[in-house]
This record gives sequence, structure tokens and C-alpha cells, in this order.
Amino acid sequence: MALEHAILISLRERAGSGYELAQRFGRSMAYFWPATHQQIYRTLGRMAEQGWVSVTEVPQEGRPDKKTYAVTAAGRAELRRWSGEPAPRVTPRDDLIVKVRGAAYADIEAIVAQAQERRESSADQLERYREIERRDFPGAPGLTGQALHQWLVLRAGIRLEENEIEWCDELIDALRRDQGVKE
Amino acid sequence: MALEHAILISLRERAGSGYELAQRFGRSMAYFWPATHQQIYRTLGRMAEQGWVSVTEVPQEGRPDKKTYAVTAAGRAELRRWSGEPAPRVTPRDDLIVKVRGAAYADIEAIVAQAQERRESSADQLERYREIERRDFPGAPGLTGQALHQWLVLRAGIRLEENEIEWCDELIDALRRDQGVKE
DNA sequence: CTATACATGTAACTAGTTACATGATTTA
DNA sequence: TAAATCATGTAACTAGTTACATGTATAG
Repeated sequence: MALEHAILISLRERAGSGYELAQRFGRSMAYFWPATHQQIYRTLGRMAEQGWVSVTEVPQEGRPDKKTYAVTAAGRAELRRWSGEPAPRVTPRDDLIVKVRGAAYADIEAIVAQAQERRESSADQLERYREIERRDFPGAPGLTGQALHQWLVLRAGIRLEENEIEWCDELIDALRRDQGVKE
Repeated sequence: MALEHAILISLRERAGSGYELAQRFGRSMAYFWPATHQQIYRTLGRMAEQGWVSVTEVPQEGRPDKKTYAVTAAGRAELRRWSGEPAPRVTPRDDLIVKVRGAAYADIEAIVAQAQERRESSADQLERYREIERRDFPGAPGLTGQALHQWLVLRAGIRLEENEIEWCDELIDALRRDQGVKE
């Protein structure tokens, strides 16, 4: 389960509470592994049981006590073990593809509209990624170490959006053309 | 939930039993929406309760009776309704990306090896897709109707694999280079 | 005075995966 | 005689989503 390991990575970069982790996830990991605060709290609990993280209760005034988590030696070993085992491939399930497959039984214009919406949201996301690239990775592709790793992840995101945009364009053109032919 | 709707599409193309559907899924839908026979039987049961499909029990000799499912008018309406509503975007969760993100805490060579494995499996899949394209869609991109829709779905698969291959190549090169620099 | 940040949780639900069960027929 | 095909299912589990709950402090 990659969520546990994504948390281990995040906690190795900086120890912190579930709340802090959820914030950090929202800002970085969520682009490729989203997780709600519930999921993070629950998973941290399980990880503490397994001994992958240690918990320190920090009493606070005026607000609930906070639990700070840090990666243990066992957690570090587990992260290393996991990262060496074969990474399974998962089929990304996309409703829009199913709709295209069944377009004969649907309102084609409604599907075209969804493709346009998708295209726009991908273009927006791509622009956000490109801005992050400019701001945080000006040295790319000549980076090293952690910065390189982060940039490579960003590259995956950029590629995904670029691909999405191109496919949407193909889709819109082809469905439009076919509609035109029919009339 | 797209599984229900993928089943409606498949059953509109041809009515059949859960078993038959599971076979057909394995041969086509599974490329973009995999489902086990359990999932299909369970979902068909739910769909029958909702009145989206009708069930006819066909007694057989020598083997268990078979239940043939067909899409009802309500099912056709539901398919049309669903295909018009906005398609949600889901983040494809990929373990390999998480591993790259945390490469600093891992054995980099092991991650490179996984990227190579991934690259090969994507190249294989791409070759299979290209063969289907040659065999079943020689008229592309000038197709119309259902053949066009099926080809557009295939295009999504082809694009996905091409993109995967390119990203893996970037990844392998960059991590290798960085390893070289370090030494 | 309203919204946001801080901080953690319980509970119920949905979707998908994996293992196990049954049993005849046909093909290698 | 072993394996694959036909045919349907129960049960348990894992991962992720959504709704609800609590309560202070601070910023606009």
C-alpha cells in the first residue's frame, strides 16, 4: 500500500502531526496520491501499531493536544524494502473513456462538451505545473538528488496533462466530424 | 459508477449471461475498466433490482442454469442520463511515482530496474494495441459510428503506453546520470 | 460576527480484490 | 487423467470517500 509509504517519505523529510501531514499532502503528494485527513489519521494509527513510526503526544493550550510522528528504524527499513519490490501496474479507470465507448447510446454533443471541459481543466493543471517547474526547478533537467526526483514526478504530471489535452482534441475533432457526416 | 454503465453498454451490444459478460469484459472493456466475475455478478444483481436489466432464467442440462440479462427501457434511459452528466477526473495512483518521489531513501538501481520493467511491459502492450488497430480498424482515422468510438478508446490506450515509455526513458536516463555524477 | 486555521477523531458507505466452493462437460 | 470451459455464487478483506462531531484561537 503506497499511502503508508508516501507518509513514510513525507515524515522522513520532516516529522510532524497528522494534521501537518494532511496539509503537506494537499500541497505535494496529492497530485499523484491524494488522501483525506481521515485516511491519514487512520493510516498513521496502523503504522504506529506496526512500529514504523513513533508517536509523541505534545500537550497544547487552547487547542487539542497534538501527536507528533517520526519514522523509526523499522519504518526506514520498510520503506527501503517496499521501494525495491516490483511496482504493480494499475489501469486508470476513467468514466469519460467508458462514455466514448458507449457514445452510440448517448448524446454525442454532451460527450463532446465533457471532452472540452476535460481539455480545459487539463490545460489549467498543465499551466500550474509549468509554473511550479519554472519557480522550483529552474535548473532542470540538470538537477541532482531530491530536486531531480521531485522534478521527475512533476514531469509525469506534465506529460499526463499534455497527453490528456491531445487526446481530447482528437476526440472532439473526430466526434464532430462524424456528426457532420451523419447529417 | 461506471461499471454499471459499462455493463449496460456491453448488454446493449448483445444481451447475455454474467459469465458471457465476464468473458467479453476480459477481451475489451478490461483494457480501460477491468472487472472480475464476482464484481460483474454482484453488479448485475443490483442492476436487476433497480430495473435496469431484465433477467431470464435459461434451464440447461449438465450445467448450472444460466441467467440471461437484457437492458430494459429504464436501463437505456439511465445510460443516456449518465453519459450526459459531468465526467469526474480521477488521479491515477501509481506506486512507481511514489517510489521516485522517495528515491533518496531507496536503492536507486532497484527503482531503475522497475522503470525498465515498466517500459518493457508498456512496449508489449503498445505492440498489442497497434496490432488490434491494424487488424480491426484499417480505415482509421476515417471511421464512423461505433467503429470510430472503439478506435478512439484504443487511441487513449496507445497514447497512455507511448507516454509511459517516454517517461520511463526520461526517468532511467536521469537517475543513471545522477548516479554517475555522485560517484 | 464570520470564516479560517488548528487538531483529532467516529461511523457508514462504496468499489474493488482475493480466496473458496460446487459440479458437469469437453479437450488435450 | 488432468486441465480448461461453462456457470454461479458466498465471504472476507482492503482502500478510499463522505458525512458528522467537537472546540479554541485568530484574522478579516
